[in-house]
Amino acid sequence: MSEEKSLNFIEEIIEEDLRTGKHQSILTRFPPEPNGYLHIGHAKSICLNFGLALKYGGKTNLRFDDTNPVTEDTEYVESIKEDVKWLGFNWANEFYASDYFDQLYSFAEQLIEKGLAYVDDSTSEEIATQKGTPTQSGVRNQYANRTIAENLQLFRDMRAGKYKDGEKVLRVKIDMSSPNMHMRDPIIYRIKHAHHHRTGDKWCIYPMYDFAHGQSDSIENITHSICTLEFIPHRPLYEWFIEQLGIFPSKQYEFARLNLNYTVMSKRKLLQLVNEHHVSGWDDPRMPTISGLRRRGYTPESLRDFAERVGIAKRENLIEFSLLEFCVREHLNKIALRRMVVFDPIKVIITNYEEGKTELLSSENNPEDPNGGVRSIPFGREILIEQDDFMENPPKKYFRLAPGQMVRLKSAYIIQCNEIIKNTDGSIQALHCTYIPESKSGQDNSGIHVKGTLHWVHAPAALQVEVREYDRLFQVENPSSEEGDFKSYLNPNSLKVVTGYAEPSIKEAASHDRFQFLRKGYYCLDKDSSSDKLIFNRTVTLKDGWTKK
RNA sequence: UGCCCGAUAGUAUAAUGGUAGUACGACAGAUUUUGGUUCUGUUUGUCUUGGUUCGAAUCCAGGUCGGGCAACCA
Repeated sequence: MSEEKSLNFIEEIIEEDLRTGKHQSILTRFPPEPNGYLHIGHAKSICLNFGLALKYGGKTNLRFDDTNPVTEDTEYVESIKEDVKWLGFNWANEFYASDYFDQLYSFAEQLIEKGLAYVDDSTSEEIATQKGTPTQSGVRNQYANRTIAENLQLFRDMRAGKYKDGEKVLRVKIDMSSPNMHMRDPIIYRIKHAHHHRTGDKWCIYPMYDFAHGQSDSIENITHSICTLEFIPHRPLYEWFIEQLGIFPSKQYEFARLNLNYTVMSKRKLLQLVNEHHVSGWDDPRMPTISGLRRRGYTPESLRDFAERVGIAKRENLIEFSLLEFCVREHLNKIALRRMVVFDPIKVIITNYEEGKTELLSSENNPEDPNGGVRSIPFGREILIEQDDFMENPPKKYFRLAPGQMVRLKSAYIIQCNEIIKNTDGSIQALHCTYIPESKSGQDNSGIHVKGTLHWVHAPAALQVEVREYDRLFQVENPSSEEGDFKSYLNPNSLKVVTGYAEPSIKEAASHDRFQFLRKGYYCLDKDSSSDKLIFNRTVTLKDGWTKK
């Protein structure tokens, strides 16, 4: 029967909560800050949050955590929505933390009235100093002694715009000697005379993350609020606010964020790569952003599969890029249209093939897909093959073309190499071959068996296309853990632009198509293409069991 | 030298006191009109020292190592 798939620790918690009746159904949320594009680490979180809801019959909200107007922008809101949709998920509600600003403000007044919050006039430096260090407790300053009435008035004045940025903050009174730095009277409101992408100029004070996130979860009745490990020390604060305010007890659970080798996974670093033009933009196909991977040719299915395979746990991890490549190859192998493209051509003249004659041969679009149909390919006397596929002095077990050796041309004939025509400088100008007429693909009665099959294109019909070949963005496994500037570890050869000579059917390529260029890799049309110049991105190479040897 | 989190093959992730398993990678072979795919096989692991127990990856204690925490960021 079906072998039980083991649960991750969050699924265990949810099943327990459902079993005990703590919750009738679950509600999760994906809470990005709209200050950058989503990356594959977010994809893991999206798949987790939406996947859990799907699995247990619950729902997921998309909530923009937009409490810092100076870094946030609607451009990011739009890209985030597009990415989540593209990944294949539908949110129950589109919310914004800024939807709750009135409510959060009133929560703050409630805390003041309970004597749990006070307005502090100190500078940020003073506050930092007074906070102490992890090994030394902090001290509370004189502002903590203000009366409730005074605090209320001051806070209202802050809201009314009577003070400049940084002049005052609202803090909550907890414990200046807590071993948890986040509990040492954290700031919950600060003054920022800044235009907000949604609330405009309505506010000049904005809540801090800790005062917005948990309450937003609570307002929405989020049952399981899932975030990454670095928020563990925030959890006591998260619970403290909910407790003091007496609101719905959402619970926070933390898992380890995704790290991928040979790249970086922080919005700050990715933004730097974009701003300093090390890449062409957030959707540069070398970027680990969802938009970059999309442009590169990754499919939503492959990303979801990847998220599933990396698993959910609490230990730090650095996932191998090869796993992502495995996932995309596995999907693309099933759906990609096979086409033949020669990258580094050498001319082959089939001396016993009638001059001027062309015939149309048929080839399957995808041998993995019986319903994939066929296409026709012109064949004639002059064809192009890959230089790699010929060797004048081949080593043992070289199955390709060599003097006297025979190979199959995919979906065409078996040919034999008879003569090498060289230029005066010794380079090869062309290969003279003969074909075996009885060996035509599909009706071969030549009785000849060859080990090698080559891709090729009919020289007069070949269509030149631009192909962008990508390699890892960084030269080291974990750029963030290296000495110095992470950008000094960028791979200078992460993009190589080459010309391909493609079979004519490539003209019909559409942007949603996925191709396998036979024996090369998987490719997709880039958005920079025009009708007279097709540009392809290499998503990933085919696994190569030969050149490695 | 405060507090918190963590440690299982190269990389991830299971085993919830009872045979350490799976995937990716690597290696080898079979099949193949893609040196792809598919199939088969091989390889490699419980951080350490004690303790509890008939029995410990699992529970307890000490240690080691890794990560996090002192933004008016999220």
